[in-house]
Amino acid sequence: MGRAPCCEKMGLKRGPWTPEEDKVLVAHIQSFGHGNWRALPKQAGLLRCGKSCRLRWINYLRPDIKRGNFSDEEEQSIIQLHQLLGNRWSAIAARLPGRTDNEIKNVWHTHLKKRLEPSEQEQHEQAGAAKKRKPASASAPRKRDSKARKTDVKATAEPPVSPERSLSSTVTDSSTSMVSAAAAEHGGSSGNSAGSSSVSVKEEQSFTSESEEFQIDESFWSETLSMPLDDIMDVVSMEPQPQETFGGNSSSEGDMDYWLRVFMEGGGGDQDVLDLPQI
DNA sequence: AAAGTATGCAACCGCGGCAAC
DNA sequence: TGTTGCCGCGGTTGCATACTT
Repeated sequence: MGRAPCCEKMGLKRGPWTPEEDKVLVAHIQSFGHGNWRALPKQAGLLRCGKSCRLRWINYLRPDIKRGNFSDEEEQSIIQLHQLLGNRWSAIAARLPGRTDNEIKNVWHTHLKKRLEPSEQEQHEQAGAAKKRKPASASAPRKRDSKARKTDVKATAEPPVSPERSLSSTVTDSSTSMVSAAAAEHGGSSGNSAGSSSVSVKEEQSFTSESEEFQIDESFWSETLSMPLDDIMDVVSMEPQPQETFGGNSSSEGDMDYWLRVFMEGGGGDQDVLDLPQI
């Protein structure tokens, strides 16, 4: 509801961007910023929809984009972050300066995913997954033509529930309470302060019963962005031990301890999730 | 050398979230 | 309180190139 049409396609150009278009877009954004993506193409004189402009800028034209191959460190970070965050490419990208979610997504699907052991994927598959965004169509392609594409070949090699999706959900089920606590500890300084505050409220409300303890609010992930990478890595690599991981010095230390305890006692140390493969 | 296949990347599509009205 | 409009995200697709037969 209330969603604007993807873009009024009438008269708008699609497909690859030309250098001229790039130039125009960059010049316009450098001059006027991109306060309103929808209005930007018109203002800049581009026959593109706002979405396309935004995508082009974010994924390609932004001055702080780091091009080129991913370093081993970056790849390992992606793998670890993916273990923790699942297919939250934007969240992962936020931890890798100069890298875009689209790029990371591509790298994952073309390189990193293949490194996972098949057995590992099976574990993740068995973990079962409830898709968050579109539960009813979690594993079903939204659209797909009948012709056998190469991606179809890839897809058939994968379980009906993709490993990362399962993994994502598993992580969500078992470890998010811990991460959430950590994220909350960091004050939710993701820049989306309104979202952060609402998250904490939501979480307090949603955890009113034992059965709901692990129903982490979707918006939690936005807070994860505010979490230093080191902390995330701590969480990822954490063995069931020291609670000082959260280094409590805030007023919510008690809550931290509580959620950590809940996590630990609830089998949250589920090694399926937190024991990362040695890369 | 040509045809077929696989791979990688850029871009598109459609949805959910959220603020403004 | 419901509706509208925009932004951002994740999944998917299209296409160029590399590789294999």
